[in-house]
Amino acid sequence: MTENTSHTRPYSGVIAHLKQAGLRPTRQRIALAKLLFEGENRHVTAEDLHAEARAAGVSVSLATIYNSLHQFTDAGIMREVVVEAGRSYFDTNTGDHHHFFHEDTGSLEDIPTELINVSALPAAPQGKSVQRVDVIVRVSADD
Amino acid sequence: MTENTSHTRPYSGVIAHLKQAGLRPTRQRIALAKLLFEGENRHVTAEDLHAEARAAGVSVSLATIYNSLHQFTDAGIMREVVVEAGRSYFDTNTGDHHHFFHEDTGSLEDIPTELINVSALPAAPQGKSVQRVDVIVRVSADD
DNA sequence: TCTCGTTTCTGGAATAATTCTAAACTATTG
DNA sequence: CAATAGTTTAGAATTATTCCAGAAACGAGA
Repeated sequence: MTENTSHTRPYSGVIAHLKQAGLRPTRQRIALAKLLFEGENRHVTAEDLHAEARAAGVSVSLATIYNSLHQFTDAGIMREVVVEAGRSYFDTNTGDHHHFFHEDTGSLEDIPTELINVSALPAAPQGKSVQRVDVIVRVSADD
Repeated sequence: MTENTSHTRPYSGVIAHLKQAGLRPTRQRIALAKLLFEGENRHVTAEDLHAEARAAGVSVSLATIYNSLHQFTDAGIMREVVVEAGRSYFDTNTGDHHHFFHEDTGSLEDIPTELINVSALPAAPQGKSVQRVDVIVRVSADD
């Protein structure tokens, strides 16, 4: 689409990602996006990401972390996963998939859609449509 | 099991339910159990139940509502359902089943297990065992 | 039925996660 | 480079929930 012009350093990938999402590539969004999208899929809470940013020497307020996670989610480049009361996880994998939730560690692990067969869904009540089907497999250490 | 003796009015069912769960049948637990277990399966939040109790003329503190819901859950006569960040639902149906979550109204609706076929679950990571599999079908008004 | 040891309840303070707000700041565009 | 619109931020405010310590209620035994 847009080409790399003159003096601006070639998009670091992340910047393109943000622009496509309609988000101004600010210092903090770029830093967060790098942490989130460069590498494997991630499942983070706001606090997680905040700590990670600090650790990486990036100064970003917690409010901005929340704003960014929601903006990324609204833009469709992340999605929110709710597995524990009082805590939201944000997932960089927006494709169709499910999760293992490790109750002891509080961590999430993807399960590819193909591995789980959800069928015969009852029709959504009339006038309603299905937004998403979440499957959460809760696991914990053997007793 | 226990028989109805003399002067104590026959167990109102709810009392037996509580005793079996190992919970002393106090005024507030009896009232809450009646609201919860006499009738159809229910999905309530602590606030919901608190309001309902008040409406029924029963005076119970919010702290007790929380305590009771957790005790009922620990005793296995209710279960907790997490579908929205920052809000816990408690379900009187402890059998195997799933849920529709109506995003507009914030209400839950049971889906009998038979209607959903979850198969080919990947083995739980070693040393771990599956506690539960939750399927949440999120629906909302057509766009 | 009275008494006592325990469990339970309660209001209010405390905590935790998240959102709001208004002011300061920074991309972007001309 | 200036103007404007979008962003960030610290801190206050909210919301849901838990904690606490004293008061009240339960139930076993005399």
